[in-house]
Amino acid sequence: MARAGLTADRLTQAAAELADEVGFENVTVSALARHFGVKDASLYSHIRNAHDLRVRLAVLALAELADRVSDALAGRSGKDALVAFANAYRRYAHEHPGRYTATQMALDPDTAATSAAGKHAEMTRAILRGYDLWEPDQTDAVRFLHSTFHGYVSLERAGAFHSHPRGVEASWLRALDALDSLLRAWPS
Amino acid sequence: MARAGLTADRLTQAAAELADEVGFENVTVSALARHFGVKDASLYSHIRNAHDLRVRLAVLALAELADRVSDALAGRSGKDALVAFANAYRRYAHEHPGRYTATQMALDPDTAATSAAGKHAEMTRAILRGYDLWEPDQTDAVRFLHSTFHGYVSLERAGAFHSHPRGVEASWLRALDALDSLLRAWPS
DNA sequence: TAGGCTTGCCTAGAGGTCCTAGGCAAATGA
DNA sequence: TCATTTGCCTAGGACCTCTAGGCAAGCCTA
Repeated sequence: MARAGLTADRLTQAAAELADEVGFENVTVSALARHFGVKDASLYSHIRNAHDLRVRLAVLALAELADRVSDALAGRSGKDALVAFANAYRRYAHEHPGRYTATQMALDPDTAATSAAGKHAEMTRAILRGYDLWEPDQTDAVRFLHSTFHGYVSLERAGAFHSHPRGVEASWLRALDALDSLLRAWPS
Repeated sequence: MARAGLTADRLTQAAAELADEVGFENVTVSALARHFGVKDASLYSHIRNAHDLRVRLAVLALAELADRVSDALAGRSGKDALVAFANAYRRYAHEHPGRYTATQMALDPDTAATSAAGKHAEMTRAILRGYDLWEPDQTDAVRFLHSTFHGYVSLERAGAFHSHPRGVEASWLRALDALDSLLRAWPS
């Protein structure tokens, strides 16, 4: 029998695709094994357990998201940067729902430090260079921005905005306007 | 043998307590059956399946949260109302993490309409009475508020704010100030 | 190129969760 | 009191997780 050539990285990559297809919570060791035409026991020499697999997936997604956002941010500042960041963030969540869900996993502090999780805050901070904000307002604003982006995207995906006819797109644009004017006049 | 006296409501209530103890994702039919000293098959005459159980839990949590928030809102307006709403929302999430997670479940439109999910938007709208906002700005603002509250609370719980020493409490208060001033001068 | 070593995927199997079908006994009420 | 309903049971299948141990493919070294 030819070997399937599994590695932790290939498994993680396949898990990411699987997540987007069937949802993060359905990313299972057996499903992944089926995908490679392999017995599920075979995966346990590459990943420790199902949780480990999901953590790897989360780390992958965080890195991808950070890349996207970082690209979007390049060469922009002020409201331009804010809008580019926000749209890149939201687009990633829509294009890769399973991966995006993965980014919300609670990682242990060690993994979080190693992963791109910290890069997010750093990049959000980069947006603020176009505004006149200094510590500790900067941290407060970073948390505010992150909260609003994540909150909007996750409520949108959960269908929380379907009850009202007002377009989700229009509200999003207004939210970005609101954030911009808020950052311009951050209450101190 | 004496009967355990199970009903869908008792199961849902117990599931809610279980969720807060062990996390929403660990609310399982078998765990619930163990809690009542009963075989898991016995629960299936009261609930359709595991998903049905979680939906009932979500509906319960949505109703509880709506009650809390509604109480907090009583007799207040303007920033007072905003702060009371936000704090009640956040407190519920902290006191009942499992239930709060349940409120984020994607409910089918039918269930969502019947449940208290719609009541949230309505109550958030009540906050805005103290501010000078009319449609469609009102809907945009409701979505914005909801996003920020949910985003903040869920990132906080996921540990996303631990990387920085700045107090989570302080940032929260500043976020409320920011929302207040944003609503006062909602960009149109 | 023959031997040994490492490593990848295997089989076997235990334990957990979800759920259905069908049975018996407790509660209800005529 | 006896029939009906209702509640919890046993049995069992399907799927997921994970461990232990085995065999053979591919890699080294001589």
